[in-house]
Amino acid sequence: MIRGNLDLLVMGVLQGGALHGYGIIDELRRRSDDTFDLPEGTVYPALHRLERAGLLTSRWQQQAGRRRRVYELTPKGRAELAHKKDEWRMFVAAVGRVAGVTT
Amino acid sequence: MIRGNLDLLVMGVLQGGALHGYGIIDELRRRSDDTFDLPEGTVYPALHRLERAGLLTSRWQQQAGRRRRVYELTPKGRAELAHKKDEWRMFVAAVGRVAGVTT
DNA sequence: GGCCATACCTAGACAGTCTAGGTATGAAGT
DNA sequence: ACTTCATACCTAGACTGTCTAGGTATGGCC
Repeated sequence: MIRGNLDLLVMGVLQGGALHGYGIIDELRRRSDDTFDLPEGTVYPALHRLERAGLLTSRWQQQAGRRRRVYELTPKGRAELAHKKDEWRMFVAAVGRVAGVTT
Repeated sequence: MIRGNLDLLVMGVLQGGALHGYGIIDELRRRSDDTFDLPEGTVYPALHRLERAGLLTSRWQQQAGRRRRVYELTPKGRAELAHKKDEWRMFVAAVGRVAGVTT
C-alpha cells in the first residue's frame, strides 16, 4: 500500500528522464527494494490521471515491434513534484512528532 | 489528508496513556502544529474500527456532567503499534530512495 | 506450439477519509 | 432567560485512491 503517495513516487521516478509505464513499475520496485511492487491496475490509471491534470505528457514509441507509451514531466509537473516533496517532508516530520517515530 | 496512517497516529497518541476521542483530536492537532486537524467524522469511526479489531478498549467516564468515552491501548494494540512504526520507517526510507527526498 | 516476459488497457470492488448532518451538556455573555 | 460557543459524542452517504481481475497483443525461448 502506497497510501496516496503514488503521484510523488511516479513523478520522482520521472525526474531522471522520460520512461514508459511498465518501466516505471520496474523502477519503483527496483529503487524501493521490492517495497513498492505495484500492480499495473494501480499505476496505469494514475499515469492517465496525472496526464489529464497536465503534470505529465506522453508519446507512443516503437521499441523492437512493441509499442510503449513514454511519459515525461511537464514544467507544471516539476513544480508540483517540488511541492509534493515539501508536503511529504512536513508530513513525515508531523508523524514523527505525533507518534514518536524517528526516521 | 492523513493517507492511511490514522491508526499509527491515534495509537501513537495513546502511547502516553488513556484519552477520550475529542481529546485525541486535540492532541493530534497540538502535537502536529495543526498539520493534522482532523474532523470528528474521520476519527470516531477509526476509533470504533480499532476497538472492534481488539487494538483499543474503551470505557465511559463522567467528567463534570459530560460523558466521555476514554480509549486505551490493549497489549495487542501495543504490539500492532510497534509493527506499524517499523512499517512506517521502512515506508519513509523507500519513498526517500524512490523519489530522492531527504527527511 | 506452448509458455513466459513485456506492454498496454479498463470495470468494478473495496477501504479509508471527509462532508454534513444530528444530539446533548456546561459556561459565559447580554 | 436566552443565545452562543466549546465540549463531546454519533452516523449515513459521498468521494477518492488502490487493488483485483479480467482482457489484448508481441517477441523470445524451449
